[in-house]
Amino acid sequence: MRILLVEDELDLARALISALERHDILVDHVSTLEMALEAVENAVHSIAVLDRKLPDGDSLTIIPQLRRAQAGLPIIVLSALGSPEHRIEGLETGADDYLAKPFVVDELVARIRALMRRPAMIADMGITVGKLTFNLGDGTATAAGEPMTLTRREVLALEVLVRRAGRTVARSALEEAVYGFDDEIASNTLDAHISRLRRKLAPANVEIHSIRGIGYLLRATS
Amino acid sequence: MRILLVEDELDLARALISALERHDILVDHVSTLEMALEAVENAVHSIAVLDRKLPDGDSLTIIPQLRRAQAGLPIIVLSALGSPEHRIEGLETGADDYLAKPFVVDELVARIRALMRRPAMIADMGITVGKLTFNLGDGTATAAGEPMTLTRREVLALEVLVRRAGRTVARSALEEAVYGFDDEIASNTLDAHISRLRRKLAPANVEIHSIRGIGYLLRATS
DNA sequence: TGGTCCATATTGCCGCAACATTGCGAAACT
DNA sequence: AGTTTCGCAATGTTGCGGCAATATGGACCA
Repeated sequence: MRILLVEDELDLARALISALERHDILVDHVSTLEMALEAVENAVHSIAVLDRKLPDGDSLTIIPQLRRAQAGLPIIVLSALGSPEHRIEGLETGADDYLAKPFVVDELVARIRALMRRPAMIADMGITVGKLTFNLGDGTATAAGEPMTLTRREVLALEVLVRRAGRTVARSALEEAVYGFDDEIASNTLDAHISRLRRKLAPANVEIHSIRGIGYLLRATS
Repeated sequence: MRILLVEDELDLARALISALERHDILVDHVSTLEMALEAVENAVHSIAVLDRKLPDGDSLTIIPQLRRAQAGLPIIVLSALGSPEHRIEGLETGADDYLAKPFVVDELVARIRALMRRPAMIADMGITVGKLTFNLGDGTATAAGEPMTLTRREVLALEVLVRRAGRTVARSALEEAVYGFDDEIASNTLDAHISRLRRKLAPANVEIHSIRGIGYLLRATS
């Protein structure tokens, strides 16, 4: 097993590396967000362990990018910010686990083991469904080669649907994606967006099924 | 999603239940280890949340039994014993997460979500009977490779039947699974659902026997 | 063996809640 | 000011799921 450790305090990093290697866990160590993103490009790591506070920013901000680079990558965040609010923030952002400093090294090992107890990730579905291509980088899309104009809300919704193409997306997940965690929605506005997306997606041979009581599912027209 | 909460402090239990249900998580609540083991027999729950200290013992001791009854059941342990040693002990025993009291309810919700998000868990949890494969992660099923459309009630019933394939499932267990512990049913509606399931399952070489006076049993057609 | 009882099977009906669609007006951007 | 976006609600549509009427079949007893 090879993990990516992103930690800027060198003493702590060294301690962690030697402890982890004593448990037969290989460690690649970098110390900035930028280097972390670069390292993940090769997708060779089974887990990423991020210190939250790094020289070039809060590591929570790059979790989406890490996930985009390697779908399903398990992520553990280490932080001195251990209040429940901080922990929730970390988990909601997509971390699989959040460990407050100070911690005992063996606990980190145990949590890595807990995350690894499951088999590896699912291959990335890609960004093409039917005649639709969706660019995760800038949120643009083309239908059969023709660029399509999408509003902001539509982009947000479509991104989630495309990422999970062929699998159902819970209505609540869509709401979270389109609005914030905070913002609430008090009508069927989401349905309206879906409706308009459907019309725009029709030329791309892509349809959005509704799963009654659950949410929606995007797939190529059969 | 339906979870099993094992907690003997009634005030805390009530608070958790109302918070979880506000997040659309169904909760079945029991207060002893014995009742927990009994509840898991029916294999109805997606996650078990255990208070560590219970009237009839330390809940860590029954984790292996829970796992035996339902392979892959994710388990979260709540405990006032929050030292690193205790946490490690919990994780090593097989808990997927260990949350120290006192905690903010939203953190528990976030951790439940994090556990359910695990893609690997979904891959882990496919069950095959005859030509039927049932995906415990998202409640979808395929018959001989063809995806089948199931209604919500059908999914709930089929999940239990598949989990206990080859063993009889008490009628009462099915009612619990499809409706709540509380909700009652005043007609033969369950039978109707079974009937419709049978028709859908026929192409998958799977049949549902009725065990007169007891319940049902699902198995591959011989 | 034949009859009766009762649990289960099957099917259609239909209310109601979830979802779809569209127009309108307010707000936000240019 | 003009344009676009978006939230909202009114209205239309769909289909789940509860119920009950009727059918089937096994169990038990005489």
